[in-house]
Amino acid sequence: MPTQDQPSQADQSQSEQDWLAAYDPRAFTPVAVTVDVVALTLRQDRLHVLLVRRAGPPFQGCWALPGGFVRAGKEDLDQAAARELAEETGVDTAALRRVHLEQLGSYGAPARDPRMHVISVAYLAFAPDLPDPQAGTDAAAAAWVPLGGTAPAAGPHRGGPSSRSGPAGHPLAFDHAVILAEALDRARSKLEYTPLATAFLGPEFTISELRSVYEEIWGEKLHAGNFHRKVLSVPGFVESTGATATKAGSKGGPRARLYRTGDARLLHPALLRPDREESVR
Amino acid sequence: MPTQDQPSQADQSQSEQDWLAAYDPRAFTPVAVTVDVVALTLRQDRLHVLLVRRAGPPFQGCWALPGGFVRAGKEDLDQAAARELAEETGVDTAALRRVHLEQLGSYGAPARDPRMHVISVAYLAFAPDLPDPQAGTDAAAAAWVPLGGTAPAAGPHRGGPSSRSGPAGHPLAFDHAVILAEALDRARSKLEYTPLATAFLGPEFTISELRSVYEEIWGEKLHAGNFHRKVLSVPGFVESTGATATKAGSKGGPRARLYRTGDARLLHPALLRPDREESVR
DNA sequence: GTAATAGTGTCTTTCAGACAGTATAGG
DNA sequence: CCTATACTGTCTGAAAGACACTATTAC
Repeated sequence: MPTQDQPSQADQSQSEQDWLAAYDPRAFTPVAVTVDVVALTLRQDRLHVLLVRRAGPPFQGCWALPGGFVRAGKEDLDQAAARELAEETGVDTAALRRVHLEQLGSYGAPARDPRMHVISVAYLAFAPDLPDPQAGTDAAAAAWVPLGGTAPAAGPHRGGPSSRSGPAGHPLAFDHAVILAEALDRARSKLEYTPLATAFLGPEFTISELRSVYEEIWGEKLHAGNFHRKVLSVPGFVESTGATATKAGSKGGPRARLYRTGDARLLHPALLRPDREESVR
Repeated sequence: MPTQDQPSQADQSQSEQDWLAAYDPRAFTPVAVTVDVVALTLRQDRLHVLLVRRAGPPFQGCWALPGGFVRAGKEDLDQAAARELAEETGVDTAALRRVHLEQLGSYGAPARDPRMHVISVAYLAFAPDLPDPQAGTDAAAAAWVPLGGTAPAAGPHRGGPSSRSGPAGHPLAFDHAVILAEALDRARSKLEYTPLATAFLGPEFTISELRSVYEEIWGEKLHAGNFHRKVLSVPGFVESTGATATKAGSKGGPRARLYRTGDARLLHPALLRPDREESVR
């Protein structure tokens, strides 16, 4: 790999080897690296995020994003994120296959962790409705916690996990509230130009179910008729299975046709959000 | 595992303090964190990237992205990126003010650095035409190296820095070629929905100059008339200075009006790239 | 029956892109 | 003169959003 032409090939290889042999990794002030995962799912048409309750300090007892230290020398960042997601929640690797996982960004303020300088690489996951998680080794509890859409959902004084958590209740550990907020922004944006909304659904779904994904994550009602036509007009977004749902909705209506995810990776043209005025300026 | 989710408030603070006092950061296998900056600029209407030639191993003599280790406990990631950009290139902090800097992503394959597991947080910078850089302490040389737009520019066998470099010549150190490629993708995309193309220009510019930024980074000619109308129609993209360029182009034509950057942070509606077919599927 | 939904047709407005046309500068 | 450019006007087609309408199901 070190193809060189400046010093002679042999010279440079040799000196590089010498240097590597004398290299001491512990000479550097230590920095730790963690991965934290913002895993989103829909349960009963409500957006939920996966949180764990920290078993040990710092922030013991606080709710936090699932995550942990990267195993130095042993894994990629993507692998670490997948491992943490599996470990801390009991989601097995088969179910992980149906989960979309992508890097969100890195957070490295020196004081974000009281122990030492910890740099966290955040990941964003879109999951179909998964079983209730199992708490892993670092967590006293793990649960899908509802996010308030536009309006907070859970009351502030119940015993369950939805109270005292970040989204509807008390703040999250570290800077996880910031990470969660940026994850939600990213998620809302991803729905515009990718078909990832289908990652929240099962292998077969109706256009109405797909629409309710958009409505819950964007936090606004969409026009059913126009949405329907738009989805079918974007090449590769969904493809028909030919089948029809066995039951209609609880309020009646015709049985909807079923679709599965198409082969497009980008929506073209995109499915833009309704105008949020002159939002950011 | 130290369970517990209902110690009293005082208990918890106390045990957390004890734990912190006994905490030994060196217990972890060391991981290093670097920041690497993909700094882009336009010189004579050609896209250039800032590269340094590595003074020491590994990859001694190779061209690489400017960057370096994060100073543990002393700086944020953004600060580290700005510092490295300034240090390794002699760009002073005043000039840095006119540079757009944003996080691109993190790269952490265990073997990407032969020394140890090094996780690199990559940054993307858009700069106006800056003076030739000064090599910093870690670099034997630093230079703005032309990128081939769509077609590579520099011949492979000249003495200057543009040969034997990554973009037009030999591969870059580490996985920097991958980082550079993703940076260019991001840059092309950023021009669509943000006004950051103006970050490549001086405080006052003509619509034609702005168009040439788009053309060089997107690698395709744009329709002058339609581009002109589009830019002026997007609210907050540019605002008129009232002034007119003192000279016309070298090939004649009327003197163009001058504009400065507007106050929009997002272009709405966006300035979409001409159809690249069904690109990614 | 009523009410709510699935899916389609149509109209208006907006916008991108193609093209033409006028005025202004350099050679 | 000729040519290239700055900028504007106009047309066409694509697409979004509003609205209306039919057909089908749960209750």
